Amino acid sequence: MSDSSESATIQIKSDTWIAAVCSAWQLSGNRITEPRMRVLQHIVSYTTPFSAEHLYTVLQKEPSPPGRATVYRTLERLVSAGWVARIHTNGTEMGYIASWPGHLHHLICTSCGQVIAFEGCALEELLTSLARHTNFVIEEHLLQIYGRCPNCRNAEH
Amino acid sequence: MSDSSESATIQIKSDTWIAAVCSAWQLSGNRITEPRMRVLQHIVSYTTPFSAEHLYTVLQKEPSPPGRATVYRTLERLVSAGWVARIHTNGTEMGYIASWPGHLHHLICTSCGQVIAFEGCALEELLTSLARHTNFVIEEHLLQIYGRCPNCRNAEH
DNA sequence: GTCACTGCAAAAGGTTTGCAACGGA
DNA sequence: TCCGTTGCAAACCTTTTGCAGTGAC
Repeated sequence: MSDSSESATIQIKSDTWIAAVCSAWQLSGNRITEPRMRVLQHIVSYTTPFSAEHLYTVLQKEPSPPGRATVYRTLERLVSAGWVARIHTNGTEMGYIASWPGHLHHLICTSCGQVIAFEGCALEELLTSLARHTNFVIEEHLLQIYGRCPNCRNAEH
Repeated sequence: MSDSSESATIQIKSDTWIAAVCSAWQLSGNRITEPRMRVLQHIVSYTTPFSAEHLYTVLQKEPSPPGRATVYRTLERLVSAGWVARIHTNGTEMGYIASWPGHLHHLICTSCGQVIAFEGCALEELLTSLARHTNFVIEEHLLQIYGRCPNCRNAEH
């Protein structure tokens, strides 16, 4: 098997992720506030994609919860910088999951929702071929893979 | 270059597409109705992704237009059977474009929205590698490629 | 004649926005 | 102090739903 098709999975460690986000925020002039920290802490606690509205609802159960606008605006900011990835599902609602900036893709369990991030998508030849045939200049791509994780398959039997 | 990375682009011919959809509908027991035909005719007229609401709005400008529910339900039916593809954008709204049933992907111009469908995504090795590393059983994948078409690049200069 | 389909209108959901008050740096 | 951020509430937008009437086969 060629190196280009190897996949390296990426783990998200809660403390490291929060520290990295805060560090990046400070560098870019964003302020670290109480409401934002609450949002960050909840985002890393999810192991499966969550909706913005669900995140908001869960946060309301705690004392002095952030408002809806803050939750949405913070999420938007994180997505833009790559700290949170959007997961596209069949339904209307958009899914979110903690991630790292850079070129990552996601493998999603269609049963339990577990998400595994990986880098390396081996699309170079396809992109080259497409560019040649269509005369497009390729800028980026969206790749999400769906399957069933070991736990869910075992649970079936 | 290996065969697996070659890409074959797919064209949608209006008459052929409408005839094919009607034929498939009749085979599966769906009725061919006036409102549905209006929707089909408008769908093939789009060369770039359209939203459900936009399609509905445009249809309202004609005599005896179909209702909103009919537009949404017809679109849903077409997506399920693969005659229309969903295009995921950064925004909230979902994009739709005429397609063919089967394993197709789309190359989208980020400037004008032009969509080129192609088959063959050369992901076999990646999927095999991922399956081995994660123990997932891969079921399907979402791949959309974004770039700039020749026309838009020429227009820049 | 039957039953899938349609249109209407309302409801449901999710997301965005305006603005005055607040509070990190 | 300054200006980015917050919370509230309403607006906005897209999609779904219930139901009585319609029409394709």
